[in-house]
Amino acid sequence: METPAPRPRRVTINDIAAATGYAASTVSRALSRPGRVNAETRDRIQAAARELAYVPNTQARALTSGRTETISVLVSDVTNPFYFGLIRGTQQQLKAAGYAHLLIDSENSAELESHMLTKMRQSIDGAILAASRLSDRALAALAADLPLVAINRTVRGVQSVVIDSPSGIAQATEHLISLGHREIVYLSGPENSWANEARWRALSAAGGRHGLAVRRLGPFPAGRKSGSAAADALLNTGATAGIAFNDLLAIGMLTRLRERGVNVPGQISIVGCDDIFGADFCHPTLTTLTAPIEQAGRMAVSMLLARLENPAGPARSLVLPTHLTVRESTGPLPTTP
Amino acid sequence: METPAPRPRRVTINDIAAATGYAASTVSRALSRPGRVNAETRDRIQAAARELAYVPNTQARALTSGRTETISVLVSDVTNPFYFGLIRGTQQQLKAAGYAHLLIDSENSAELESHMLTKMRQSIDGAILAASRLSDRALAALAADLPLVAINRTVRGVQSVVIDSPSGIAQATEHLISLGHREIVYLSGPENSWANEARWRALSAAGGRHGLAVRRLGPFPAGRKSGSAAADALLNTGATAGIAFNDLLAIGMLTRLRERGVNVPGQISIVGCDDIFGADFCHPTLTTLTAPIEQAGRMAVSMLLARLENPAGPARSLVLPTHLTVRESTGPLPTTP
DNA sequence: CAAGAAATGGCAAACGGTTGCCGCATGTTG
DNA sequence: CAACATGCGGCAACCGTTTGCCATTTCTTG
Repeated sequence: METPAPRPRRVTINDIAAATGYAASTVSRALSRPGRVNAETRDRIQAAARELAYVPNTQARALTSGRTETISVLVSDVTNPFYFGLIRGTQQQLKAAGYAHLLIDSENSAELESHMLTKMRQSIDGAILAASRLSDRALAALAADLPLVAINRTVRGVQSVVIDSPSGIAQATEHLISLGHREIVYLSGPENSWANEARWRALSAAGGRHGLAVRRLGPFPAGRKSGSAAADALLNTGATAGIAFNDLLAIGMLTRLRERGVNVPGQISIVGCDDIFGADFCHPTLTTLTAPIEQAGRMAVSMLLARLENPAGPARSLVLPTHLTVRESTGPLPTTP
Repeated sequence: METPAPRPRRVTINDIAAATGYAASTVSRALSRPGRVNAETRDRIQAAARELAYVPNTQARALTSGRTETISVLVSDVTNPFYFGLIRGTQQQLKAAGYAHLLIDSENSAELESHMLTKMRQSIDGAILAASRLSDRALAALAADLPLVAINRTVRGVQSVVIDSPSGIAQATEHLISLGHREIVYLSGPENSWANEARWRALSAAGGRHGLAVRRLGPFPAGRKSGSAAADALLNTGATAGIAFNDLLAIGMLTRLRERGVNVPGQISIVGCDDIFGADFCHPTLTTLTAPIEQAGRMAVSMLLARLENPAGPARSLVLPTHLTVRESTGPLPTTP
């Protein structure tokens, strides 16, 4: 009977040490801080490492050095297409820097979020928190212990990358006004979402500046399914234009409006937020705030890695511009007969 | 001047040992194999662990035990929405089992794929390979060293979960035949994709059975952008129906056909594969093969974890059914005047 | 009641690197 | 040429846990 294959011994620095005649510590140095040893030594050791197909053991390295070369990216819901771009951006940038990418879904729960984070604390060098559900205090406390970048969330002392919704919302409002709309409804997303509040505030402000009526409906869960309820509620108000918390909700609304035989933009105009995958091929195609989300992911990684190299550095905060992308879902005010 | 905060000491089993008066080894046992110690001892130690907010260090654990409680999921392109469902499925199931989810993008490159895998080998307990670009030989060799589950790929000796495209393609073919189509074109995806070959073979076979003309165009990169070229090529053949390698390509084709003023399904019918996010709200909505991809992700995780518990177990292979979801993009053969 | 089995806890050696410190050999400077 | 700095390699401790082995105590069992 065969033995059940005892975990195969992998090549270690000791094997390289034995092969080259140097001490293990010298091998370690030659590999991880080449400047510390003689050039010839370095070459010999590196050659042997290649020869033996040596792969450093990250766990062992992390144990003493404390660095794991792993960053976790937390999203509130992996299935939300908004995060696709973000994940793509972080993935790209992390891979380029040789870091591993640990994906965590916090399921919209603050408890789960902080639980996962404490559990993983020792396995990661830093984290990128997209749409964190944590309170400001909790977030600040966490940031003191773990290098962090928050996406779409600003808290004192916590690095962040935020997308400039206020400016985008203002553009959208002006666009609607220019089309003749005088009453705009905001279809609210989850109440514990920071971005949701920011968008509503921006709309109120823009409405105030232009002296028009703005209202808020909801909250609605940020999914396509909630679109039906949102659409029905919007129709019920008699308003001629709606700005949805995000594209998912907006697309759900479009579907519902089509079902009910309501003409978009003939009878009502709809604006989304984020410009996710699908916004350009839904029907009608969606006017939306285009967020440079992939870039946000890349920037977040850069800021995080910069912080890791220089922990004393300043807590930077970056604001990325949005712009309105006008498509088919917005049009002139219907002429009342 | 403040000291730059030397890495904060975290609570270890030694702290618990000191606090309770037991030896570290006993603490370790009480925590990780509670049956091995006296009930009272276990309770005291676990209470102390809770008290001190002890969090086990996974790196240290991995070093001796060899198990990291981490599974990596490799996809060929994170931005492909096909993977969203898969990632969701694996994420759910892994979290439930207490495993970490390491996401890797192989960028459609076999080299990168195997490079990442060898680099990570010691940091993971197993891997799920979606759309692997590795050769059969390389894959089998890898599987001998690392517990593996391949998605949409069958190789002798490698566990797998595949989606039953042949049956789905057959359904799609019969659907098109029932609508009167006599000539079907396959819009091919990347040549190094196993699923692409499987789909084409299935279509050839189905075509043969029903005595109709099938042709193949391409290969086209599996993205929406390639849809234009694919649509133009399809129109050029004069065929009345096309089955696209995947929904991304199909949606791209719909966009192009609309641009060119071609009526779908009035003049031409389009079928996609996978039923990704967007297939139900593009215009026209897409008839497609609905793949239980999220379930595939969950099953893959289950199979992998089962294998980890019992490495000697058989290399199982699972086939998941597909079904045709008929929407607006397919219709009766246009009546030639 | 003796002998063997089972339960329980401790010791110490790993696991695979990193790093502070030391010593030797060489190079630099006045 | 003495005094000192610098370059380079080795020793050994350490990171936090797991685990094989052993000693003790407590049960079983004939």
